[in-house]
Amino acid sequence: MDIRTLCLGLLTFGEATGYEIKKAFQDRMSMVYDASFSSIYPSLNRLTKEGLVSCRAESQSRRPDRKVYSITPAGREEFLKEIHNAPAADKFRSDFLATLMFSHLLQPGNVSRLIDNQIMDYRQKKDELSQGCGMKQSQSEQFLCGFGVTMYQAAIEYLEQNRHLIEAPAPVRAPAKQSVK
Amino acid sequence: MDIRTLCLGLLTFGEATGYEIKKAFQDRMSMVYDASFSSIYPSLNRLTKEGLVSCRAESQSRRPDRKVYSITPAGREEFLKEIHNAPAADKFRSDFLATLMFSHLLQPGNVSRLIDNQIMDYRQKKDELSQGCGMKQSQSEQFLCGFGVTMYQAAIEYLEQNRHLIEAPAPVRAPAKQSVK
DNA sequence: AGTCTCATGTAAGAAGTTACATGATTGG
DNA sequence: CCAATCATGTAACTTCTTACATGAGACT
Repeated sequence: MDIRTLCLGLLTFGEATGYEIKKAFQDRMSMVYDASFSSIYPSLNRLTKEGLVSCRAESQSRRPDRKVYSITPAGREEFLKEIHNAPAADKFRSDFLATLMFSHLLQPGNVSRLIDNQIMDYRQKKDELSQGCGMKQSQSEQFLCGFGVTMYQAAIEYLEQNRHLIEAPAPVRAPAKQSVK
Repeated sequence: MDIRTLCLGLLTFGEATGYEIKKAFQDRMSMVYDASFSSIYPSLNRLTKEGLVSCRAESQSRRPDRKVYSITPAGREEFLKEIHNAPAADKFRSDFLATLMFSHLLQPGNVSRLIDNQIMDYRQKKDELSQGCGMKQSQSEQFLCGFGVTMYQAAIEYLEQNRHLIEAPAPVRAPAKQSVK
């Protein structure tokens, strides 16, 4: 799902400006998606051209016009079609885990520090999410929030319980020579 | 970490062709990263130009030259520098969860089907990973593999235990009007 | 007879990012 | 007085993907 579609989706909750949509991305979608102004504003312009949203400009003194976007019936239909498609597979990218793949090139102390930091990061993100969770209005948002908290918790526990596997490499009598294959 | 850097990293395990690197991505990195030939081949060419890898071409009859790449001392140094940087934050993208954010636009049956499918997907990926886990040679790989299995398991359990929250919306006396904010 | 593995690459395009451009108002 | 919030946008660039181009040998 691209940002254009997600903007359209956010507008099903009510009209909003680009600025507000950016906030919505941060407040309610940050767990699964994020977007910068530079993708949001062009998306909204394109959606307007396509007739999927309409735009009402409120002129303000000494500030750019406040452009309030609303979804049109055509937009609603388009978005409904979109969410009835089978969702694309989840994508997970982790530089942390990628780095650990090469822990044979790091000194034990560095591996430990890396893991410590990652656990702290996960903990912090989990806490932020937990806090936000309570304030969420809709069930879906609480559900998503809970999902995130659960995943962070699982990651933290796994790291804590298994870090010894890569921190103190078990002495091996006949060390297997590694190759790319 | 971009694909170019990851190619460099994979070459620390030993020399390899572009084709073999692609397989290495699939076999050992698929959980955290993936790459197509169209990013691997240009990356290797660029690394060669930069002097970070060297290339030995073996001509074969009726087949493109087999180009075997090895990391150079300069390449090793560059990669070491890279993995000593603090890793970028994990990125998680989920069309599934994004779709659930809009479950108010779906019929209950569709929500259920969506979740059923996602659980099946997660289960399958978890099983594939588990199977591969045993055959992994290095500790780091087993560690990564275990991480993946743990995360899939946590996701499955969360979905099973909390799906009712969005499948059967609790009847609300005064339904809160939603907005983007 | 058909599919999988081996083997390398280019071209075109999608999708997003960072940096740049501008500037008032509000709260600490 | 400094930072955050409000408010919109463009230009250049990065990075990766899909589709195209080519084709033999091995296995089922």
